[in-house]
Amino acid sequence: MSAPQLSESTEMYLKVMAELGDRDVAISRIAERLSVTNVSANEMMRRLGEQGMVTYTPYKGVTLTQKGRAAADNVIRRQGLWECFLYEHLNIEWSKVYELACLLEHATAPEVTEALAGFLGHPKTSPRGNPIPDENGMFTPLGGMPLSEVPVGETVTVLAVNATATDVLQYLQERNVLPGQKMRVIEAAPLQGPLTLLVNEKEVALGLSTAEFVIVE
Amino acid sequence: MSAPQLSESTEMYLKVMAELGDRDVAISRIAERLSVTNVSANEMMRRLGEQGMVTYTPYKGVTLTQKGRAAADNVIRRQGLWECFLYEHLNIEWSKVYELACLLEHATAPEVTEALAGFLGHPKTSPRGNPIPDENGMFTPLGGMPLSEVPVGETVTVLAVNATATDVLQYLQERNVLPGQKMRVIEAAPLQGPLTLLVNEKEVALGLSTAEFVIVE
DNA sequence: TGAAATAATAAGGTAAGCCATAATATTTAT
DNA sequence: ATAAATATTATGGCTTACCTTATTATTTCA
Repeated sequence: MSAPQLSESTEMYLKVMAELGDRDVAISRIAERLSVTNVSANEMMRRLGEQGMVTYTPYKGVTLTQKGRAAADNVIRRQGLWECFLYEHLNIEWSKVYELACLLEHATAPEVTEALAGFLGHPKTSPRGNPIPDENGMFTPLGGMPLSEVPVGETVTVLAVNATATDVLQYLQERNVLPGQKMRVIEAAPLQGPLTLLVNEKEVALGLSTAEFVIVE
Repeated sequence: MSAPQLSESTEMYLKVMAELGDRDVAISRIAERLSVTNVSANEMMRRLGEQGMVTYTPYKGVTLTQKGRAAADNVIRRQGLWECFLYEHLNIEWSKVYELACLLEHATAPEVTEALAGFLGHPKTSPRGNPIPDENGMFTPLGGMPLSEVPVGETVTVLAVNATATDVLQYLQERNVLPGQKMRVIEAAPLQGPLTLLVNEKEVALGLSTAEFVIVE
């Protein structure tokens, strides 16, 4: 039942896979999100395959096994709890919370995780709107859809922000693209171009790859 | 002014040196406390010497430079703050707090350190009774003396416990050898043998090497 | 003053996680 | 169907922080 102590690196790979959706994730996307080369990510996937954390079909992508999923959820739980603590109790800026929580999550013993959950009142979502798995790995899936798939003209409400890069989060924060915020898609530039949104009566431009990580409605 | 990001390993070496007293610390004691071989500790000391963190005189021991002292104080600050948080807010057992805080300290960004200090009300001492340096590295030195140097018959009060091994801390906790506790040294066995204490009317045996890390009066 | 104990150094090795470059395989899209 | 784009694998290398097993210095103490 307990975690056999995974390395920080392993935990990051697992978490990123879960964040990118758990089936057939392209290794190149993982590599990109972790800022490592494809070769390094490939190598790690092979190793995670050997450890039974993922199933890996060359050219198809990589999928978390049950074991891998459980490990990832555990990391995501620690991440979410620290995000809550940093945001609500230490008053750290929304855009910085992800990165700072990420540092802490790998250094958090099970005992601390559970005590922290109790201290926080067992929160169900992080400040970014993402569900926090409970101690058994259970959580209510988010639903909704990526903002990138919303047709022009629709008005939607942000459910969660799945972006992780601090500069992207800062961009979103400054423009009020935050959980709970209503907005309308007023234009989608051709050829995978950026979206234009109306947020609080202000226009906001958002690249498609960023909009993919804004979950709405 | 900011920390050039030291490795976890480097931080541990610096912290241990500060804990063992900051002049002419024998490398073998450092190695022992970190559970590494003398050869490894030696190698690391050479590297820390090159980085200007310590001055190292072969056969004499190792001494923190100003730079090294500042870095060590910074680590000790993070350590102490997390100890307070875990003990006072998460209600984690006294004997486990050191080890768990130690994990977190290396993953704590300056911004988090300062916000945590504010949240805790800028505590001056850790649950183990040790001073917590402020953001400028200032703190009131502890004073007192090791219990190992107290003459038989004296009654003293525990100021701080400098031990770090969880099993040792648990032994002390179970026998009430805790900051604030009064006790009398009723016997000192010959040949560097153990002390016998009277704590709350109960007899407690304590090895000399443990008593060295109990600071009293 | 030696011998014993302790400390330091030299040499060679391991493991994890990265990197780059080059070769090969598979998809995809024209 | 084939070229271009994308993925994968093979090599060889790097760094940090450990390890073990000698060998050599230095202290300390009888």
